[in-house]
Amino acid sequence: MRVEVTHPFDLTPAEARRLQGELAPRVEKGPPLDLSGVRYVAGADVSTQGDEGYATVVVLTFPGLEVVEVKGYEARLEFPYVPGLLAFREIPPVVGALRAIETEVDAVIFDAHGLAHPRRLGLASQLGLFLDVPSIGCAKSLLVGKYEEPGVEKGSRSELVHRGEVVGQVVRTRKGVSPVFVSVGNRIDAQSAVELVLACSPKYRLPETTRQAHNAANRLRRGEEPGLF
DNA sequence: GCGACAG
DNA sequence: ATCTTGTCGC
Repeated sequence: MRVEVTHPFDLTPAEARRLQGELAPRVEKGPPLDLSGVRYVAGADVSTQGDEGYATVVVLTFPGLEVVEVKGYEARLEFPYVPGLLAFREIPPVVGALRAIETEVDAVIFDAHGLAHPRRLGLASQLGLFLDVPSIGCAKSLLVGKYEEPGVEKGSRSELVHRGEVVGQVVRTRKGVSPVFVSVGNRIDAQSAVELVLACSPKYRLPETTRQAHNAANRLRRGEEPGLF
């Protein structure tokens, strides 16, 4: 898949934050995505051990959610983990795996936040700027913002608000489980983002894309076969 | 100054 | 994220 990296990553934390502020205005909060036209959805994840990163991207059919392609990419992590700057640590290896994908995907779901970020540019948005397809952020925990606990039923959701702005949706993908935080990455609207995440989570709390990418990344880290190359 | 803080 | 066994709960 095409990935056009448009800026350097060897920056200091201060420079990185300033760059995010300059890039944030470029994020596109639309248009809506017609799910009936979605054929393939991709998921990405990074497993780490020390300063070694093992990135994996998986492609699933939609709405069947069957794995049809898996690609991995290993690289040394040059940036430390700093809340709000995760993109500078994980984007490099993920780009390697994305570029190896041959399937023409219709959307990508990242295991991170998108607009629900202190400067409105979480990993899903920053990397989304390099892509020509819609990107979505689906995180397991909160980074910024406040919200009311969603109803206990599957599909219940509530707004995630940060500094007076709705930056995402807190979604209950399964009855009784802790909710996930869905936000626009780039080139898609909030409503479609939530619908796609729910459609990809028919059986577990996390989307199948995220689960499959996570499992493949762990296999890669342990030297096993990531599978389906 | 204090607390919060994706993966 | 990763380090780790058994264990509480539906």
